[in-house]
Amino acid sequence: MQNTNKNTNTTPELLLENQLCFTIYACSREFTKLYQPHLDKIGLTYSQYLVMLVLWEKKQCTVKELGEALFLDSGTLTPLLKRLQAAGWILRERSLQDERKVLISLTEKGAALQSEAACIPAKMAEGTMLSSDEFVDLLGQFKGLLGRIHEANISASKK
Amino acid sequence: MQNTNKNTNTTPELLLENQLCFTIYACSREFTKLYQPHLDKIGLTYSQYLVMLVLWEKKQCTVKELGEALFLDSGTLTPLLKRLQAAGWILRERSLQDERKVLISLTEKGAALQSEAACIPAKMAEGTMLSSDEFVDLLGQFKGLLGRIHEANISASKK
DNA sequence: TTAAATTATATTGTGTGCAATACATTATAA
DNA sequence: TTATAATGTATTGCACACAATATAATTTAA
Repeated sequence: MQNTNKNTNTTPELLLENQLCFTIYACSREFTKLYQPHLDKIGLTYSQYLVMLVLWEKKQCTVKELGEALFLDSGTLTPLLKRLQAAGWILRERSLQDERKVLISLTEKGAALQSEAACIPAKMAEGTMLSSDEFVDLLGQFKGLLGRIHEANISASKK
Repeated sequence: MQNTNKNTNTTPELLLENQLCFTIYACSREFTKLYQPHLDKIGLTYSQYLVMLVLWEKKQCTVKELGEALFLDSGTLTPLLKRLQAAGWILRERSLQDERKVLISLTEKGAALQSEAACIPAKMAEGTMLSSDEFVDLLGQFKGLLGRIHEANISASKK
């Protein structure tokens, strides 16, 4: 990408417009903003919606498994899960086999919420105006990037 | 993308693995994590680093201009800028022409910090192991997507 | 079969991120 | 010129995000 900035005092590597990370960061927040009006209707925040996506798939899992799926730690998940419990969407129960583990499962009400969320992906596709092919292509590329960065973080944490 | 999930109770649109937004969201947080050890050395958080990138380019701007560049609102920027001021990197002054505006500029110390940050982009390139071509390609794709979503949000807010 | 290491979750503190609101200033129009 | 609207920033409240720490349970190894 050509650097079209007039400023010659800053190296191109430090120009905001050349930051891949910033573009992704801004993209993520703008995407969340696009979801919000639809999530408001069913009473979920974006992070809560992600947790529910996992639970609609798996029915039951531990906090640790949720964290691995969503790349979130327990310090983020614990209060979030307590709010989902208070709203009546999920149950939190200690495992009888291993009392360190907290098992998360759906309530009837939480399972039923899936049908109300079913229309959201179509609304998002409409908003972004991506064709199916473009969507699949972008998803594949971003997953590849996510894998690389995740690996880089794992190897960095081992030092 | 082929849906390889065994679960047949969930529509593919609601599977976590098929969420473009989640992939970007996770990507963004993993990227921030990759920056952190390097930013720790110069005493900046990731968001503060982004503000400094803008100031190293523009030398002076208003809070509103910063928000437009970074897609952040004043509710996020004001406390962040106060911390940068407390650390001695920047100055915050009311405009004499229009007293609603707050002008942000670098201190000597803040300007000097740029040379310490200069090595960070290379460290990130090393961590992600992206070739120059791949980097440029991804940046272009993300910028295109960001533009689309930002437009979608603007038109949604007009309703 | 204890002691030590590992594992899993909770708690605390700092720093965003943003909607809603408030407030002051400037611009516009009747 | 005086309402009125628009603009720009600050404040408040809620929800993450994560590092550091604490606590408890399990595993392992001596």
